[in-house]
Amino acid sequence: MLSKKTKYGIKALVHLARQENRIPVQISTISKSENISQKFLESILLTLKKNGVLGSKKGKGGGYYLLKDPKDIPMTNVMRLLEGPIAMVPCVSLNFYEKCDDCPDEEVCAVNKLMLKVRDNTLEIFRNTTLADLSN
Amino acid sequence: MLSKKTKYGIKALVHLARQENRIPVQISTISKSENISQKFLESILLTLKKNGVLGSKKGKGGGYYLLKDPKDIPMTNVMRLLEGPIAMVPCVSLNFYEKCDDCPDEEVCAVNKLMLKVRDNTLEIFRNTTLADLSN
DNA sequence: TTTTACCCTATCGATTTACTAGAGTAATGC
DNA sequence: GCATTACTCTAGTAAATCGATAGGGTAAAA
Repeated sequence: MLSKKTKYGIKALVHLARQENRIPVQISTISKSENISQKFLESILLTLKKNGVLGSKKGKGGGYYLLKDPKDIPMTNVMRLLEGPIAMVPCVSLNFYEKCDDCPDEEVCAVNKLMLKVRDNTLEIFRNTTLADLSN
Repeated sequence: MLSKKTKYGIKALVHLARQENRIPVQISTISKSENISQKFLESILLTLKKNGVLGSKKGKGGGYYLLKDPKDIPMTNVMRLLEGPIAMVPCVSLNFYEKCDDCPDEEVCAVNKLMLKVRDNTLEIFRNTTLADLSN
């Protein structure tokens, strides 16, 4: 299940991508427009900023804005930041790999085999979908 | 993240599918061989039985066995029983559809658009993968 | 009639999730 | 300067879920 954190994060990013210009958008504006708890959204935008997706401007007329062109922001990037691993099990994860402690041999593990296929496919989608694709 | 329930369930099913004949296999046997808590496994096999995937035989020489040929058991079936919805958000789920209460219009929702693609792809994999495919 | 092994209910600690509270700090415009 | 605005950060918390455990009940086979 997709977490609300990721869901809200994507919605906020799309909101910013749909903005005509690069003028900073206040948290409260996004919060109201997308029906997201302001404080919760605050923490989400903060992690997006810390990881180089967003920039922010303080003071009057401040807010958050995209640092890159929406077409240069693949969803793999966003998903990994907000949701974490794309794989459904750590033993098939590229960026968050972990060995299963109960599994003697990954080579013959059916779960591994199945989830590897799913990960490859999902990854492909996230790689080939940018923020721009979602903003039309 | 895939739940242990599903993970264990798949492993148990594969164990049964790899069995030469259709002789019932005891829970304790599967439990030891696959490193799964016996009591936990018990509840998993029970739901698989209740939903027509497994049969059971009581008393001495009893145990669980597959009711169908492994090649006739698609993973969609197994996944929905154990893991629940295949979609990452309820608003793109086929069997567990639910409207998002915060989303005014699914047609323009970026999350919906993205997760629909993921679901279609994942579903395709689960549909085209049977227990037999995982048991080789 | 005893043993085996499935069947069922209840509980529980740990973790995660979604969110809230509240104080602090930097920048902007007047 | 200085008040205002709006981002920054730390904690905490209610609720839900997960993974597992405990323990007794019951059906069927030998």
